[in-house]
Amino acid sequence: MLSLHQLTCFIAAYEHRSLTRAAEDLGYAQPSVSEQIRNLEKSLGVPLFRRVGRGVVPTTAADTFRPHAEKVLAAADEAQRAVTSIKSLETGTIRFGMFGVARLYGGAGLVADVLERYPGVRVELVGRHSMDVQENLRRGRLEAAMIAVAGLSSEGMSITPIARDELVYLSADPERLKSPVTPKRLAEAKLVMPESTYRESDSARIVLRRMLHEAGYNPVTRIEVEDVETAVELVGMGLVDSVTNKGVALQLLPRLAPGAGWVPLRPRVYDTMAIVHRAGATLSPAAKLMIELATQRIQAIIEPV
Amino acid sequence: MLSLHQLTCFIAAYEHRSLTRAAEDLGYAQPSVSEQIRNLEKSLGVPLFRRVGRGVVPTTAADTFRPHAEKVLAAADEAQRAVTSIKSLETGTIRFGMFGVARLYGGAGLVADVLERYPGVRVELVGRHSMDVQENLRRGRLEAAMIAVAGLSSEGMSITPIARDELVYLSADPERLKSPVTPKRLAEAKLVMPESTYRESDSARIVLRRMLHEAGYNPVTRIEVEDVETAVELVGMGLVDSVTNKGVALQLLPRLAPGAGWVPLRPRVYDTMAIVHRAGATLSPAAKLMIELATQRIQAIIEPV
DNA sequence: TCCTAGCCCTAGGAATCCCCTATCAATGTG
DNA sequence: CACATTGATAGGGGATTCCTAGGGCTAGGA
Repeated sequence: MLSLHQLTCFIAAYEHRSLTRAAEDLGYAQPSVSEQIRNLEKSLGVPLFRRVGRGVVPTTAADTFRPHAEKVLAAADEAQRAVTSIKSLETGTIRFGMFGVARLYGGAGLVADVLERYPGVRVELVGRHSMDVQENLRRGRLEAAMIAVAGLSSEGMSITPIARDELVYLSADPERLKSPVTPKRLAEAKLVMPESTYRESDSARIVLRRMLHEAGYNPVTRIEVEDVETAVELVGMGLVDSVTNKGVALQLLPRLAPGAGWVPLRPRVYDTMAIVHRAGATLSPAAKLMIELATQRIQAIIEPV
Repeated sequence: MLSLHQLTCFIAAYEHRSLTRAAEDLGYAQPSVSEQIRNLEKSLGVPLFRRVGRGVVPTTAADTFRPHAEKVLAAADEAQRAVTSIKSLETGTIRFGMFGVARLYGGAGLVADVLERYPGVRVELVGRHSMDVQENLRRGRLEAAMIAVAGLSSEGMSITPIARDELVYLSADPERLKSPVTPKRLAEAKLVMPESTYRESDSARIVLRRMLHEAGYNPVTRIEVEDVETAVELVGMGLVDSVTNKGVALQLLPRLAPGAGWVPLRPRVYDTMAIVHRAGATLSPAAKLMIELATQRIQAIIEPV
């Protein structure tokens, strides 16, 4: 069986034209190098050196083998270097889970932060939705993530809340923005809600549903759309109202629905953002970095907890 | 310490996303692969897989490591392939020792023979003179050679005579070619002799000197030149006579000294060509091939045994 | 909610490998 | 011809590698 160690010994012996000096060079005893060379010759089926009185002389087989051996060792060296550099975040890929609208909370800025500190890395922000991310976490495809945690099954997971995002009522009708929206009004409103794919497990919807239930109402949604942007645009057209995270409202209303505004709910309702990873896992430096930066970003935009 | 075996296990585990299946694939028990991966992770200082319930999931470190690992394995494979191909003479260098004037005995044809049968190989015919070659043999830089063996110290060497080349007298004077040349005439002749650098150890000169000594004469050489060609040209000019191998005479006289001819000596004197290599050495396929082909060539031109 | 199957880990023992020291044989040198 | 140098060999200690057996955890289904 070919081994890197044999190649190292071979190269040293080839260069020194002496097993004794090769052994000195490598810090071994001479018989050890001798044995490695012998094993190498056996595994290749070709003699590599002619043992000749004083020293050894490479055969033509050794001549042709040498550049290949050096290439193998160089590649091995490079492989190690590549990995140890990833350890210090000089290169490699940082993969971090985030819910979909996190981009509105500075996802791009987060990537910029990472690239500023570690220009060599690749960054992947994974996940279209918190549920999506949660699934990836559970399967181990993601090491850590920042997601909205309402409705999240916490078993086996370490959940660290870092911020809370208030849910607010969006409308293009100034009349409906004069006072906080009660459950009664909410239940009667024509609403557009985003994240239609995840309607049952969407974190914002869960807390909203909970709030309505406590007041004795059932949520009724007129329109389901996939994108928050689409929902906000619809609000801007005055066709429907919506409920969404305050952070989202602040970001999108001016751009997509200039005439519309928002008002709190009564009682106020909050969605919780948290750092989540498998319980008991030791986090990689990359994950720790992302957690730190994402936390900073989020807490700068929405209300810390 | 990094090892190829670890890399093999890593690649299998990475591809199967399972240590168990990797082990099956490689024909090992699962704990063995597990251990290899663990050692690899330890030696790299980075976890490569997250052990997650069902199966394993590569970390980003593993993602970056994988292409490098594959490169190392590919290079190792290529190295082995290169050597096994030289074993079967598909490639590599064949180095063979020959005395200088062997080119007149079909050195070029010999190379052509080799290339015809093994188009991929490099061929080196080494040696300006038999003594030169003998030295290279002794130092182990040559594995085998075909040389003229008079004066060759045989200790530690295996010598297999394959042909004998008669020494003949060369002259441009027809008078001197009428009868075989006796030692007396030889001692009185004005002679040009080639191989001036090796004058003491040249095989032809040694047998000639021996023959003269037995008849009670001492050899006297008027002119020393390096090349046989030069010597023959001088003969062609009628300035001096010479003694050389019959094979050489047959080759060169028509071309370089059209008016000159040759005549045997009396008694006849022979130089011996032999295959020489270190005693007890096992010859490589390349060396065996060269011995076979060179023997055929020589025996087709000069007298076998 | 519990059970089962799948998968990885640990434990412990046998075989092998690796490296050492000590010594021998061969070779080149003064 | 004695001496020094070099590679090969022998033998032993320690590490590595492989195996089997068994335990724990997870995923998925009854």
